[in-house]
Amino acid sequence: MRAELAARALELFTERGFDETTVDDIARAAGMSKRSFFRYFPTKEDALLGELEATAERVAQEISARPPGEGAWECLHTVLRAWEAHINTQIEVLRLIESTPPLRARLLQKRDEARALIVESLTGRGLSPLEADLASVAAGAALDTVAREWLRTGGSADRPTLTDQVFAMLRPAFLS
Amino acid sequence: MRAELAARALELFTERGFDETTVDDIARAAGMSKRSFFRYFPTKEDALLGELEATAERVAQEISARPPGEGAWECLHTVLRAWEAHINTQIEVLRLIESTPPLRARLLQKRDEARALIVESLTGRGLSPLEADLASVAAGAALDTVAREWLRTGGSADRPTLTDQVFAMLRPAFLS
DNA sequence: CCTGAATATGTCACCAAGTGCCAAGCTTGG
DNA sequence: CCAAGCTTGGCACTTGGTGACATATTCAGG
Repeated sequence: MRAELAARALELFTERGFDETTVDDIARAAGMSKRSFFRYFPTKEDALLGELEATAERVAQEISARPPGEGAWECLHTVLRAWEAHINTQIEVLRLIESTPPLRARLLQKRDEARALIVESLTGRGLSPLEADLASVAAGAALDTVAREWLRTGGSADRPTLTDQVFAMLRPAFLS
Repeated sequence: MRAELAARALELFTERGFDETTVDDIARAAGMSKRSFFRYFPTKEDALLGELEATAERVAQEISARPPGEGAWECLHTVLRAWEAHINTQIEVLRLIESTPPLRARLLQKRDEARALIVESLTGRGLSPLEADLASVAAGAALDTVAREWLRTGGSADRPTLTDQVFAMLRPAFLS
């Protein structure tokens, strides 16, 4: 059901635009009522961005589960490299988000909530609040840069390689 | 008028909460109608965050006006250090934003628009799109970290010093 | 096969944010 | 004094989002 709604939403958003699509349109296209839509997604934007918090939790868990001796930046790099493809999905969706302010805003908000989770995991690994904050925000910045650079290349760049490059370029000097 | 509305909005938000305050309340408190409120601010959130795009433009201009030989990171550091106090204002406002998701979301969105402006200034200084993107996103991350750390200390830390520390810690390795 | 509880859905009424439209007021310069 | 122009208020409207209640569907146990 969620998947059905998400699929219809993507269709309608791409062909008609986000603002020109009403929640009722999406719901009806999926064969249900507006009220039921809001039982699957808390906001209209989440029809596209709904899986993010779930992956955020898994990312935070994986970070906590890593060997304690590992450096924080390597840890973030490794875990996020594995999830990058799952966060920055199809180019169509990325383009839509990039060109639609409300979607972009909601994405940033969810990224920020994810960041808060990751901060917890990092402080659990012994970092100070400032360090954890700094590391998490840098990692988020890295992913964002990867997504935009990938968009700039029209989707032709190799994302894992790009991720490695960006993480290397952005590595904070103070992290082990 | 804008200032009057902003002041009333801050009062009402702090004493009653953001969600519990209606735009009509703010407008009436400032002696005008809801319709006129929206002639001064495009959204309810902007009653608190309205000055940001103006300072973003000035920041971008100052970056463009800096000596061309200067390193990009020093440039960002210098300009943003000067504006930091103007971006992260009173602790009351910061706390309110931090504890109110819609305000936080709108702030992130505006920060992102500001980032886009700064990217233009940086590419004008000879950086590649990827580099400019990376530098701007790192600088935004730095300011964000400063604000949160300052909040953590309850407003007692020295912000310029903190800004210097964070910019030093986050300096991307690849920038001159 | 029946029944009763849990869960999913629809309908309706409602609130608040935001916008377009038009009429009325106020301010200017001539 | 008057006319052009900007500011404001009021009104109607759309849409996102929520609460309440009724109905349908599912599914377990007797």
